[in-house]
Amino acid sequence: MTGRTTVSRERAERATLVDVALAAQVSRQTVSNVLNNPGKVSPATAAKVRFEIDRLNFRPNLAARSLRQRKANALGIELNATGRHRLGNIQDSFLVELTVAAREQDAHIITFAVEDYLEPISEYERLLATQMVSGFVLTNTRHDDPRPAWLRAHEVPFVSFGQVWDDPAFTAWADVDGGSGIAQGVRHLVAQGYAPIGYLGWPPGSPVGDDRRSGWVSATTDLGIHDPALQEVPPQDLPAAAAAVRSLLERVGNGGAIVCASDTLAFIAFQVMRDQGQRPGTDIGLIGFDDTDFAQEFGLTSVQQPLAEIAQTLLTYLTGAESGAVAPSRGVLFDPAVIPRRSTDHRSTDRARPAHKPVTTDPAGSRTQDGDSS
Amino acid sequence: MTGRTTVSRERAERATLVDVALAAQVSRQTVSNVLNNPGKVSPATAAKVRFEIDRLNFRPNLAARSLRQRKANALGIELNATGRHRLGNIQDSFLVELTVAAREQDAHIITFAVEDYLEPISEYERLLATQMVSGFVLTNTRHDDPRPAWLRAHEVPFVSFGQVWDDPAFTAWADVDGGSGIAQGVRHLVAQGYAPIGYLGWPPGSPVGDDRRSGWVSATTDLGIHDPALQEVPPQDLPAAAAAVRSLLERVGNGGAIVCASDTLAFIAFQVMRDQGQRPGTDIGLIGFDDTDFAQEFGLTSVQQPLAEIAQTLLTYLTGAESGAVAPSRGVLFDPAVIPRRSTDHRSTDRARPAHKPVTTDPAGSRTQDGDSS
DNA sequence: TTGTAGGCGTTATCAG
DNA sequence: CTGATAACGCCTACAA
Repeated sequence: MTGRTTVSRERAERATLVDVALAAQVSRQTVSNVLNNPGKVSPATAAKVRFEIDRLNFRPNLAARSLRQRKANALGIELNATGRHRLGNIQDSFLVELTVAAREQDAHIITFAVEDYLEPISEYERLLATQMVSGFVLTNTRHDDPRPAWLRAHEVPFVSFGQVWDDPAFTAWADVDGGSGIAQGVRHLVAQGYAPIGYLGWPPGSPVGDDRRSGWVSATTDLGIHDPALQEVPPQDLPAAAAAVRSLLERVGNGGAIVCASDTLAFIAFQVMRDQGQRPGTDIGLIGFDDTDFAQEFGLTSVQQPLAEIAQTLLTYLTGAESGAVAPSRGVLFDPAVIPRRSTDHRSTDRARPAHKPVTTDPAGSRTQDGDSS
Repeated sequence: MTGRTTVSRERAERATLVDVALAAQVSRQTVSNVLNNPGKVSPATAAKVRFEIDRLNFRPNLAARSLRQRKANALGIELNATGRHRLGNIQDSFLVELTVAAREQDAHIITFAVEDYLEPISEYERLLATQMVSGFVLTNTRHDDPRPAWLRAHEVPFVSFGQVWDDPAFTAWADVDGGSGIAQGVRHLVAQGYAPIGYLGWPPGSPVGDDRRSGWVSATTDLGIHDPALQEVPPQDLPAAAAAVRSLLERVGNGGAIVCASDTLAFIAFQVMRDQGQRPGTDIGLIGFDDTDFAQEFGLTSVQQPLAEIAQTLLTYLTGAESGAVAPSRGVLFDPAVIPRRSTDHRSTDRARPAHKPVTTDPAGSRTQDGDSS
């Protein structure tokens, strides 16, 4: 019995490792082994210990474990606080998937924000120094991103959702193959009978945008239907974008379709079409990217990123690093999937009519319940 | 010198309290006091200690502190993993604000998800038992919510974004005054010259929905322009909603306006209007609720919730509870604000035209930077 | 296979 | 106001 006898145990204190050891009539070491080194203890005693663990509802104190092991059991993720959430920003869904994946690896996710977007390191350093986290999950990586270099220099474990551009030697990243997603969209449209297929994207220069556009180029070229004139890459300005869309719609014409680099762009097209009395799907096919809520709500076919898979993969790198498993020899690109909806349904009237069957069917909705559509 | 001499300090270890004490030639206790009990130490030594703290870049190990104090320095927040994010769900923005507010109180936010929506307690219990968190921030409270009662019974600190319905004695919650928000919307529309003012909402029965509808009733009644016939509360079904909207638009007529219980509903109206060749703003005014990205993007006037303020207030309850400050005698309702955009601008053509001046101005955009509009 | 001893870095208690 | 002593609960040697 330790000095605990002096401290009166008031209401509902938690059982500790010692309590379990006492109850199971073994040393506290054995209990620890049952948890961390199963195999180093005989099945008989292990069973006895487990029984007591359950009976006493013992849970290892993670603060103590963290202190002893000199490493936290949590990962940090920087939230983009530099603006309200932007359309199609899948960061939020990713966070959910990351949280779920972390749970499976007995890790936790700690959110944080940096004050100065250009000087994020101090916050990373603080979290590490205080032993709140043992590593990080990066998102929104960019060119001249100071984070990867700093983390590597300090031997901090981290992974990245999004390619780490400046450091080819770093391979623990995963990203979505945007080009493939757009290409799938093109093929889906062609299979649905639309032609020709135009492209609506962003101005050249951004890696993501260029990647997506390349998917349109390659897919249409493969199919022998490439026409360089059928694209628009307007600046970030609604009126200008709307004008570009109007022009593109005209060139594509009824029976044709447009793949867009984002749901936002697709919705601009959506609006413009309705202005002109054209029916998305019926008259002209339309595909967005990111499968946002709005796409689901309004029947826009969209390209969906496999966020759960990505989150799981990334965390495997992070926790597996200890167990010998290391990151792959190069970053991984995940294939997104086209979620078909009314906007690529030729026969759809896209009008108020009861959704008979697959019209509103949504594969992603399988996890949905609850009804507050706020 | 402790037994540390036996352990060779390899690369870049962090300075500990002892290191600082040694350097400042005081006891480690004094260093601890400088941090936690300022005032119990003389200014002279305090300065000396602080100097060494800075010089050695000392940061208290939070795991050790947590262990010693038997309380974590983090709060848990349950993410809704029961479906992809829904339109207008402001949970994500709230999380960002919460993270920022927590930073100011030297706390951290830990996300988690529950496997079974109806049986969430076990996860709350686990987080508490492992001392990962010392309290919780509840969201999406509902009737027959098992969480508040359980947390109270176990004397776990928690606050709630959203009223806790089942327990009038619990007052540490904050919510948005939806009725006031809608009422403000009505007054804004009237001030802009629109009449009459219709309402588009959800079927009766939900507290949030009923609250918002009441704002329309009271505001129009106050202004002497109430007409019970000018409302629609369609079910959650796009075609049905569209039909209802068409009917409502007809009754309201050109020059009138509609306040909506959500941006989603507003967008349905948006679409229907364009189908019929009506211009939002120019012909009929339109206001949404939640100020989502889409509202910002497409010029929809919307009611914005003061999430930052709410997050700060809630965390004050939680951390202030120790310092004597307790929750108020009753929950707090925050007033949202109308963010005017083109959809309530009579003179707007809502057409492709260069955004001369305030057309795209967005108060919320002041914190925006970066340009990936994905 | 099991038990013993010690310390991770911090703060609380109590004596000077 | 300062300094010594004792835990917080766990894990990692090492010895039996």
